[in-house]
Amino acid sequence: MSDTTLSEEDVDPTPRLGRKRDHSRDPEILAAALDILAEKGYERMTVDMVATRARAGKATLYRRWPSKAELVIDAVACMKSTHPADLPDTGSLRGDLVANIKAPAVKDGERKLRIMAGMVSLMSESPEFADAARSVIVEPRAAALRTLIRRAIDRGEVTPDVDVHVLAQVIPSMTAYKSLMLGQAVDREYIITLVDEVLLPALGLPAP
Amino acid sequence: MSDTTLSEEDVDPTPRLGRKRDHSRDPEILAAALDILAEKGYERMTVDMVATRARAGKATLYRRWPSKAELVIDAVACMKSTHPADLPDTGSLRGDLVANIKAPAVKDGERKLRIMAGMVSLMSESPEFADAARSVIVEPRAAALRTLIRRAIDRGEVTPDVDVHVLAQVIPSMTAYKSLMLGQAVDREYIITLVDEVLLPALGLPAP
DNA sequence: TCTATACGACACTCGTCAGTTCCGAAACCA
DNA sequence: TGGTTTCGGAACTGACGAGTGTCGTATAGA
Repeated sequence: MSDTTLSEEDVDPTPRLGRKRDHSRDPEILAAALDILAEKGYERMTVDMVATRARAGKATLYRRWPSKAELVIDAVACMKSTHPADLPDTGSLRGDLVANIKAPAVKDGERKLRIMAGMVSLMSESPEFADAARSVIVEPRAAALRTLIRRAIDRGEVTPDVDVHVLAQVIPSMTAYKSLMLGQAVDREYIITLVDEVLLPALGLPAP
Repeated sequence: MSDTTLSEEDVDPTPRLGRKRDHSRDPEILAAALDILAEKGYERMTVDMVATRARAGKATLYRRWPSKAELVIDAVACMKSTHPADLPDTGSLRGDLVANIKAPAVKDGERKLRIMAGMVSLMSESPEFADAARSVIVEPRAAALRTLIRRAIDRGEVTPDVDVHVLAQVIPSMTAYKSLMLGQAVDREYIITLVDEVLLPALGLPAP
């Protein structure tokens, strides 16, 4: 799904004529779309805004994506998902959780939350938007936290009785709540509070 | 703020002439606005939809509220807030938390979440929408949970060391996350899971 | 009864935005 | 070099929605 923009080329039998499409512009356009989506929301974002921010013509966008909806879905689907394999391994769960909070990751997380916010009302009506957002923004983060907790269980640090699936949602849901519902910034310090006051105690570990 | 619709009458010095405005229609119109807001979101909701659903003319709406934005803000502000004083008191925190999950309250909570969802992208740009939504939907629920936890502390059931403010957000944020981000229904059973697997353990109480 | 207003219903204006088309310039290929 | 396509830019079309005005009817006070 992430190579939608290339698929027609692969299938196309005719070795096209004339000037070639400059696919190096795709990422800039998609990034511009995500920027505007994050700051305005889907409905208040206009295709003209995206074209202007990407320093492209609107016709260029419509030559590549058939509609605003497809452009946004592609932009979300092509987002680099959060660090697939570079999970920390410090030997303790708290160490892993804290090491997982890097300054750029927090800023990046806040941006992804804003992008989600811009799509929330659409997601309940359109499964395509919902799937794109969930598989790229929501799921990777939850998967990372599940892995860290499972490692702690394997290590014997945490009892296997805990509900990994639910507890892995504590940090993502509470940061989303603070940012979207309360309108407050989520910083490193707040996430550490969540780790020490909520997640670790809920796992039966003592707060430091 | 909730009596915005009446204020001009109070101040108006002239004892108006002609047919009187039928204020008994206000609640129906505001309820229709909330319904459409919940199912479509602010941007996709049209004033015509609200008028039609309320079986009213569009002019009637504009005679009462100067704009779509003010209509929605008033609709949200006039929502009945969740049970102000009828908090349960069963003697144990778990008993209180479980007793607090009544079937209508869960359904009502889901609707309020949908209403929030319809305004999330606006809230970051317009403090008026944000304040209305937070003071009526978000804050009362958090306040109720803070009260239940503080009672448990006073009772000696829970240590006073806990971060009441943060822990009172566990249930609201995780139900909002499940509903809005994951697109899954929130039922009584799930809330009990949150109580037993997250909140009570985080407060240092044993899961039953 | 007379006048003024509210009512629902509908037509209307006006701005905005998705999507299309055209332009001159540039780039690719035969 | 000439035909074909892309580019950014801008004008254009068509639909839709916020807000207004009008019409016939209903209801209030004078």
